[in-house]
Amino acid sequence: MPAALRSPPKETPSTRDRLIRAGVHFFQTRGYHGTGVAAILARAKTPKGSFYHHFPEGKEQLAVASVAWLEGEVSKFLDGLAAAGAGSEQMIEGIARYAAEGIRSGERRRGSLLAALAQDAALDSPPIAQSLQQYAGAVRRRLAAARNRERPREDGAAFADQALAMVQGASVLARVDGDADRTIEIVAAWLQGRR
Amino acid sequence: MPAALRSPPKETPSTRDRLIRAGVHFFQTRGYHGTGVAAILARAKTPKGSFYHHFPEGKEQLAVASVAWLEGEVSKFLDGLAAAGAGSEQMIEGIARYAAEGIRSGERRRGSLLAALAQDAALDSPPIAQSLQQYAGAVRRRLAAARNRERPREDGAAFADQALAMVQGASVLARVDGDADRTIEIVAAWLQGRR
DNA sequence: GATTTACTAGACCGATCGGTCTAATCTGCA
DNA sequence: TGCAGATTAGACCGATCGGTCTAGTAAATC
Repeated sequence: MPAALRSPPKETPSTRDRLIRAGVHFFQTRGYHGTGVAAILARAKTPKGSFYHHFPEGKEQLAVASVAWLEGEVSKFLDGLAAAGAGSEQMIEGIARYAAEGIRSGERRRGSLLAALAQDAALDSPPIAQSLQQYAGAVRRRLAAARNRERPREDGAAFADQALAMVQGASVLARVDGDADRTIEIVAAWLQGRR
Repeated sequence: MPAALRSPPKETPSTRDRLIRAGVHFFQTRGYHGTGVAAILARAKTPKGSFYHHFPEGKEQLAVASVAWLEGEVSKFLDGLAAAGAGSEQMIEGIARYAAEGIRSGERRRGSLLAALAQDAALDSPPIAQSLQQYAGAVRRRLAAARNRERPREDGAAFADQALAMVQGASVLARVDGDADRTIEIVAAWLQGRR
């Protein structure tokens, strides 16, 4: 009997988690095809056997898990903000900061996982495409809900679309310019212009 | 004496051009690392020897040339619009349509070349990074100039940044949703909201 | 303490990667 | 026509790709 069924959702914390974090890092930084399994293993300090034990379907499965993991993180983050009474604009600023994070941490510059995988993996891999849709949907829903709460007469969904697009686009431009702070600047200017 | 120097900028039209167009297509569609040289050759109907004759530095050089080529196309397009008296908003709509083009042409869905290469090549390749900066700069300059002409009291550069970010982000979301028209919709809604 | 199952470990594999190289062919000029 | 350089053609190369497989270790259950 497989352990996953026998014991409750204990979900081994260590190895699998390290692999996912390494996956998120590299997929954000160099895209799907630009990331080799070897690099992931090196960063996660894990031999190949463990990787294919936890992700029998290989790299594609890790990508899906990485998106799902990030979706969970961002969702928790947004829900926390909402619970603290933050408005839709603060949520967007939060996301922009989240997207720009890490530039001063000594890590190499990362980009948006959504943008990266949408560009170079979604077309070939239905599972990845679906996980991206779900991720985008989760963020959009939360933004739209917050917006509708504030301004019931406006179209919260359209606002969420624009906001998400703005963050993605700003993060692309930030990468082009090699300056992660531009993500925040551009998004802030956009919010400013709406008032 | 090399032909490129002997004859005036004759610039062999056929093979080199086919390679660049194939490069643009694939880099837009599957990113840099997702695109194999073999696929480019097949699409351009060109053997390897010709490819490495025209691009001795290989795939990276082709990517740079592809960005430069697209920069030229988009610049001509925008200059044409400007000459015809189009305003900054029409220019953006034009770019959005340009970015969304091709979905009904039977071709597989493309994304933004800028976003794709920024995500999965710019970090490893300074030449590509530089060509992307130049491309983004060329578009930004034209948008900002047009905007400044219309509304001298506003910050045309900030407008251009937002516009470019919006188009890039909208094209990413369009890819996630598998619906190229969303690019146009989101950008249009953004313009609408500014009025 | 024995057995069973989860997990780690890494040698190994064929396929494909980007790139090189030599030879053939085409093309324009004398 | 003959020659020189531009271009085409594709066999070939080592490196790396993602993935498989067998063996060994750790840990939970009886």
